[in-house]
Amino acid sequence: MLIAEICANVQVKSINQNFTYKVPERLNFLSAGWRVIVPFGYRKKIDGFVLKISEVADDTQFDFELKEIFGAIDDEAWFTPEMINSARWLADFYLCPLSQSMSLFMPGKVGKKISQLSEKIFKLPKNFSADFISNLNPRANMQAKILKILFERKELRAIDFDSLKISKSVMKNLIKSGLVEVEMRRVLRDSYAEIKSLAQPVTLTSEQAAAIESVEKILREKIFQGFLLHGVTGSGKTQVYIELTKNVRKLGRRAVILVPEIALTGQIVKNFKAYFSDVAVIHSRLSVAERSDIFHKIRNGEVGVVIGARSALFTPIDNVGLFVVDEEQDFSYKQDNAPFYHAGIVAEEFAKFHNAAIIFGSATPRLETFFRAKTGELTYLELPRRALNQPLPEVELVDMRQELKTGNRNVLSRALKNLLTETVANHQQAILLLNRRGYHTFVMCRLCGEVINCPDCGLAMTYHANGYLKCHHCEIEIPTPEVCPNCGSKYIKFFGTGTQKLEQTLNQELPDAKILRMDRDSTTAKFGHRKILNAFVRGEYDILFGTQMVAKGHDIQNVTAVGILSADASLNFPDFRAAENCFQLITQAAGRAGRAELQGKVVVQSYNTTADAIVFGCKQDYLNFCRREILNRKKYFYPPYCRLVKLLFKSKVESDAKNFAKKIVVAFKSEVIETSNVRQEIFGPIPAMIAKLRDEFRFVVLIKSNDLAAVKNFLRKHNLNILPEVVIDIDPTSTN
DNA sequence: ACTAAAGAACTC
DNA sequence: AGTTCTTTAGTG
Repeated sequence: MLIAEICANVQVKSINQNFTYKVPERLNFLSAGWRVIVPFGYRKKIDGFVLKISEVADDTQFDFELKEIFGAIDDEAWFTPEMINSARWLADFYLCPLSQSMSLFMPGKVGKKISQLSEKIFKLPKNFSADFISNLNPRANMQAKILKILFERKELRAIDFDSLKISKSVMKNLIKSGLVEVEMRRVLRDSYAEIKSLAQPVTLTSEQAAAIESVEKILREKIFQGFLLHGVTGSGKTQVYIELTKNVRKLGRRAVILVPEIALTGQIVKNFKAYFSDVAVIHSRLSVAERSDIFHKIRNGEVGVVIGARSALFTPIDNVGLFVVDEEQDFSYKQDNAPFYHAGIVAEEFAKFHNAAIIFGSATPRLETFFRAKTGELTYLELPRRALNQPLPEVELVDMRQELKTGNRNVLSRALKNLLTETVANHQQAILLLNRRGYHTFVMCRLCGEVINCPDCGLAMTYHANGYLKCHHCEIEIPTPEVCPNCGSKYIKFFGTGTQKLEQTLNQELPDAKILRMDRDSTTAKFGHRKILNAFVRGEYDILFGTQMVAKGHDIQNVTAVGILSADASLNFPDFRAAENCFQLITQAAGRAGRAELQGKVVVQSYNTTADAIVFGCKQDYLNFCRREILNRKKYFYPPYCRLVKLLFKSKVESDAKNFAKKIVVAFKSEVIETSNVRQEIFGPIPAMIAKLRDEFRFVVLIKSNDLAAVKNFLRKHNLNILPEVVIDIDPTSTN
């Protein structure tokens, strides 16, 4: 008899095991990768994934009674063996249930047959002539109507029926009498079909050529190797990806190109479509149907290049020779819900499976990535010049304390206002970035720039609704001061201005400029981003402003001015990555200015004018920033000198969560730290940044370690991976 | 001694 | 998750 090992697709952490079912005779075609419906528990039907089919003599070897698989969901195996292996690795690495990692490879909801691959097309037969209609029974009005429509339109689809008031049963009769023919046609929905562009002839710089050659060598050998492509904005990284993709296609292999988020797919898709006809685009906002169509194309080998956000990793693609992680510093590569995977890490592992090359591209790589390149773990490739040899934009740092002292209380400094006025007058465009990170959560003196920091640990204190300031590391609580403890000024306030208020100010100060806002509210629609950007690119607006998302990789030729408001807001975020995030923000935003032949100008407004992140950010001096910041990381034992594992303990009863967390900390100290000679530390429990959510208290424990395997063993031993009240985040992006 | 409620265990 | 089995608390 045949039995199947099945991963039960119930999204419950505590079920961390596979189940065995009998395969009935009628389903003997099943193999690993099929999705099936199985009985589970007390008369429940769930869907499951077949992991393995095997033959056994009888079921006496089992000490439980085997149930039978009810049926198959799709018409073919959904998961390829490679997908199953990848999911297994991911579940093991991120300590999540297999069902959760396998679900990453699924386009939609459980239990439903995924794709409607083809649809009925209704047509007139070849020998049809118009007088057939007059030969109809005179009472057959509806039939006549349909035939007339068909005569005009040549063909009809079932989705047109409603709008044309066509009844299904009338159509059925027409088919029965042979007056209408049905043809099955595959429907492939492709939102990006309309994007077409022509390849422009390019001359590669010597650095580009050298980088390409270095990777090509690995591509030919078909071995795994990671690269860091470190190129300033505008240095032509995309062209390097394209040349390498050409190469890998010539070798008969495929390429997977990851971009941080959908806002960025448009540009790169356009670039790639100019060179490749078999590009598929994947991101999380595709409909289930669109995505499953793309999966089918990929499975059939019709796709040579997959471009997309995180989720583009989880397709049935095989024989991949090249992975690209573009803008690798972008933190949207980290999924912010379980299983908290980082697309860069996953891509690198998949590259190992495929014996492929992987390229991490960035103008300002993550410190960790840069460190790996410097230690030789990744091959370092540099593009130090802009491809068209434009100079980098000129950056002016405005000290907002001085602005206030000299009588300007506006959120716009005089320098920025002048820049904007000038830009609009010259019919050029500007981008304004409102830094919202850490918004309203810390308190600062507008006169002297003093930030209220924790007296114990020095991290910025966080404002709470009860009027108190709290340190999230030490649990110290103080009342919010009325005047600045440093200079006594009363200009002490929660920091920042909202997008709406900024919009008002801009309208007041620059009444002639056409202003466009881009933030979460205005971009929720499927192509909201693109619509907004397109309007801006077409020149319908003078100034585009918004939060982080305006800073990311849009290549808009006419933008010559960039303003960053409150550049130091992210600096005061209580996190070890605060400086890096601040630096990234300034350099990324500045990189938006002056990409074509026009010289760019940037104004950075900040209350803090001496921090490394601000100073080096304004100079666009990545190397020196890294040199300084890496010392901090070493001193305080943070990545890249250790790996982080963040544990979140939740409970409706505050003391339960806290006490359990304390118990785990004690156990970790005695079971792991004291038995190892590798440096490892554990901190907490401390109240989480969001200390209470939906009636649950939340506490964070942070582990710093250079022995991730030992940490994971410990977590498994204490069942932290299957307890619903514990959330494990490997390599978290923040520590709270 | 019995019942109700809370907690733990199990799902092939 | 949803159900059942097990333990504990509550009652006169």
